[in-house]
Amino acid sequence: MPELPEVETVRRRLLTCLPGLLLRDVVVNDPKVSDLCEAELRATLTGRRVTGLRRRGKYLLVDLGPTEAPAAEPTGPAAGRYAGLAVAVIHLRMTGQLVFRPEPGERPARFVWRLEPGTELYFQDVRRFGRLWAFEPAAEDDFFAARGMGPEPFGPEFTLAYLRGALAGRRAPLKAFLLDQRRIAGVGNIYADEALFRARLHPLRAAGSVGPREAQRLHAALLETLQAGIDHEGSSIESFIDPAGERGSFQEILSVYQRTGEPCRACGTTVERTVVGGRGTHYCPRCQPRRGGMAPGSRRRLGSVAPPRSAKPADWEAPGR
DNA sequence: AGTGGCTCCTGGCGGC
DNA sequence: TGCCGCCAGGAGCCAC
Repeated sequence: MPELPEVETVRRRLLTCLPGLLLRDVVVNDPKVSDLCEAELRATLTGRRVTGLRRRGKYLLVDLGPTEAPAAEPTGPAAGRYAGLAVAVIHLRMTGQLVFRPEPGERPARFVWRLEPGTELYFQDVRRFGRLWAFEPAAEDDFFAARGMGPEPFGPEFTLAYLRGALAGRRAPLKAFLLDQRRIAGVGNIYADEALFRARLHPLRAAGSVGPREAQRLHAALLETLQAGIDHEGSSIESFIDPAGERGSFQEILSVYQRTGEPCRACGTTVERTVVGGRGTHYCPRCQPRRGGMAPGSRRRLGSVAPPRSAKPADWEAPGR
């Protein structure tokens, strides 16, 4: 399922071929993909050239230049065209894929972008959770503000001090905290589980019980785990493929996610599964002990539970020391 | 305000 | 073999 590393992988791949192309037409096969109807999307987006690709959390943003060609269907009441620039925002949600060539036999794309010269970008999305928005650049801040988007993990705002402040006083489990896009943008189920493993923190620990050194481990683990995901071009679990149809490889080095019943790669203990906030949650009960955190009398030296060294994959490390 | 639960949606899977 | 019911999960929405 596309999280920050998967969306970043899509962005980077599209960056090699989309900018400069003219968006000639938008075809909507599934009206539920957008609050805007096909005519509105055409009026807003077509006749413009792709000028850039950005990412905000798990959202992919396609920047479009000023109109320079007639819209595909410039009639009707919906044809109020912006004079200036436009932004298309895409969220892949669970199964969304942007591909240049649909697989033979695949159901019709939820929407298609016809580009010049001679390219078509298909939005395939089996579970139909993905969404498309379109607006003027001036509306972008409101769009994300309305969603209360938290800081980008790789941005300047996501400091250790920020994380400690965000954790403070929260009774919610760490896992739920990490999935909350208002706290940190872009972390989903896979990378939350993997980051908690790397930080040696139990997913059910109350966020507010995390101590300073633990917060430091979590901060580092989040950045390292997300970066590893980007370096491996995402996790191809379920259905993630990039626009060229390539699969990522991060799933091959997962430590705990969907490894229930298998031995922990660090200590050999059986990986367990529980449900937190309605989400399947995977962890190693030995590497991620459920300690009392700040509770009186429960203070132990952090690091006293360092997992024994054992065989581990070449390009992945045991949870941070 | 913060938190938990429900909803959307479909392919895949287990059980009978 | 075939059918039914359940599950996964991101994020918006609602209730407490």
